[in-house]
Amino acid sequence: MTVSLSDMQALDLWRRAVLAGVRREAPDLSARQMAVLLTVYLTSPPHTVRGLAATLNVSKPAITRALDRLGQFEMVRRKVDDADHRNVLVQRTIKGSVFLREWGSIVSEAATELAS
Amino acid sequence: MTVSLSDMQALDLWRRAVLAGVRREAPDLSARQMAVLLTVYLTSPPHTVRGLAATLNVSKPAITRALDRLGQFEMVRRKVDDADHRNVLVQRTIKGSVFLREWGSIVSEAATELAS
DNA sequence: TAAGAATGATTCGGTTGCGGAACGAATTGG
DNA sequence: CCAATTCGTTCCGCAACCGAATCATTCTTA
Repeated sequence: MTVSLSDMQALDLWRRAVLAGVRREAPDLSARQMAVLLTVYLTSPPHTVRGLAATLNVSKPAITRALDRLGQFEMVRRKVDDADHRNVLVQRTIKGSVFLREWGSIVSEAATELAS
Repeated sequence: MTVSLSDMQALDLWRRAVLAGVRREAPDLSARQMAVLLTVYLTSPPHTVRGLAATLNVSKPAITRALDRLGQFEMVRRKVDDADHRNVLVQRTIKGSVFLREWGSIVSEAATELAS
């Protein structure tokens, strides 16, 4: 089944979800941090700093900083690659899964609230 | 017609849209700023600082700052209320409309790309 | 094994955002 | 009139973030 959304519905969906996010007392992530987190959890590993930088079209320091922040929240973990010690592999954590699960449910609830 | 989205689909939708937003060369707004912008454009006027603060569950200075920023981008305009000169009415602009129209189309395209 | 390339972390100066307190302007009520 | 209230803004100290340049470590290759 394909999901079809008019531009207006899409905007309203976005509004409801962002509003829910702003209101709630949760770690407040920047768009970049959110993009990193979602990419790590929703696309197939391995994820390296360099790879994420390329995917997001952003500098490596930006990724490093985002990982620092996400690491503080224990939403991701860094692991040096055994095969190539220069690489840092970004791994998922329980807290990260929980956070995204909640976020997914917020967004999908916002979708059901949409007027047609 | 009701829009139904599984949590997983919702997350993936969010990922695609956030990714598109991070990649593109556009003013990058914080979640709060985006929430203000969307509220002003998608809910019925009038919009005051106090009202927005209440809606977003955020302090008034926070709204003032968001309006300053959105004003720099000319996505929103301030107008003192003729009836009560203490009030500031937040008004829409062409640039704001264009920006949100584009964003709506990004999100709705992300929705159509969703695997079922 | 020595030189060079690749990778991620760190530092630097500057910008932006935050919460909270205090403020000035406008309105209302006694 | 004048005090009290309402509304938005400004100020303050602080934390996070930015891009650019540089650094340390590790791998590759000649």
